[in-house]
Amino acid sequence: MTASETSARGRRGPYAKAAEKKQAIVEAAHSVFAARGYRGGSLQDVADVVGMSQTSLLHYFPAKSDLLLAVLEWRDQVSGDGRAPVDPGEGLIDAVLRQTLFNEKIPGVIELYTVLCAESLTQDHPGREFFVARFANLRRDYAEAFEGLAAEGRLRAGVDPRRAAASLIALWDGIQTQWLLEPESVDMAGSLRDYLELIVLPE
Amino acid sequence: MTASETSARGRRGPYAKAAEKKQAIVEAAHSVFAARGYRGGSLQDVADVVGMSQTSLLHYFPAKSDLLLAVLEWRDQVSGDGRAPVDPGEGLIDAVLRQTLFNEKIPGVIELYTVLCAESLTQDHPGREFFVARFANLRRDYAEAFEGLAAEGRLRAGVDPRRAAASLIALWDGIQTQWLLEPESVDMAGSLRDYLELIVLPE
DNA sequence: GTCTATACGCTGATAGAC
DNA sequence: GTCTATCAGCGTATAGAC
Repeated sequence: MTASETSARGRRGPYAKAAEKKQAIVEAAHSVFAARGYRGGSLQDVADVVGMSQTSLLHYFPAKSDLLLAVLEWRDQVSGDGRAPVDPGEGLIDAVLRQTLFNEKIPGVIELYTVLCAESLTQDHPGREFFVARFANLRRDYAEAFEGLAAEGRLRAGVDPRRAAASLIALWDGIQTQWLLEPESVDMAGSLRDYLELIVLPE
Repeated sequence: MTASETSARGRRGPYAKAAEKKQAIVEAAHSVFAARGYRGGSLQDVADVVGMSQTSLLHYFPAKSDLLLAVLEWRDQVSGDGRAPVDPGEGLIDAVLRQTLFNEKIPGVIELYTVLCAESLTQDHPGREFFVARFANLRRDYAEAFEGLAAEGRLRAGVDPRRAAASLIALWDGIQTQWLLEPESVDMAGSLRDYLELIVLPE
């Protein structure tokens, strides 16, 4: 549900039903793309989950790539892209660990990002720009968080905030991949906590 | 070129030409799968690169999945799976950084692993077992390396060798993904060096 | 808005001539 | 070993009735 569809008139407007239908399609596509990837999941698969014909689906999203972008944007809007939204008064470490423990309960969401992110590296993939922008935003946000800690004297000497931001995101993504392949062999929260406690000094 | 094809008679045997052809196919498939993924790259694409018909290609590899496994195994045999083979007398950090700098010169190889690894998370992907085993082996090898350092008193107090092994691999994979999307914004060697120098104490 | 029908290309794979 | 011919199936997308 995008802002333009629910603005002004509110959720009771004449387009409410269309918006609901679009939302159902996006959620179905989310599960299909997570399980099979963008190239591996077909519009028919999505239509089957929603319970409508493949051509009706194209009435809402003229092309498959439009559906992919809708899925990616919806995911970011709903859950802050699965990364830690730092609550007021909460430390960075606590926020990251809280998000990690939450993520372990929704493997489908992690799988969607992991699969589509790597797939977006391939030729002519419609999600590439999205992931480039996503990483740039994440690096900027965490770099700012580390700079804030540095200002309080809580960043270990010699740690570069920007490189640490890229490293934290990389570690997070990489450990999720290993976890998806073999959950019992990987301690996601443990790896992230170890890293953060190495570079962030206690209050 | 597998051991069974070149054993006993050596590379001059009656199967030498077939082996060369298979090798050419594998290399072509490597570039196609790296650029388009396993599902996105077709046998026709591979055949075009080799310069033969798609059906002739199937004479050497009866199914597309066989070709994928051949690509993955060849890559591991040739380059030690792109990870640091520690030379005698060389430290772990030096080995990792040397491999990283080398990898920057062969982005196609990095792309192959990154794309296929995440794609292998999807349903019915023939590469899944390979990547599960690969990660298990890598975690074991690096855990042993860290245990060796710990025995020398060169592992920072409180660092768990097994978790550090998973973290190092995760950081490595994750930073490669960011680097493939936006090379100029990421310092792969810097991130890895920072991490290793945090947990490994100088000699 | 939803459907059926369909266009049209590409897919991996098989059969069989040479 | 390499090819042509061909298969059955699936892919996205379009046209148009209702």
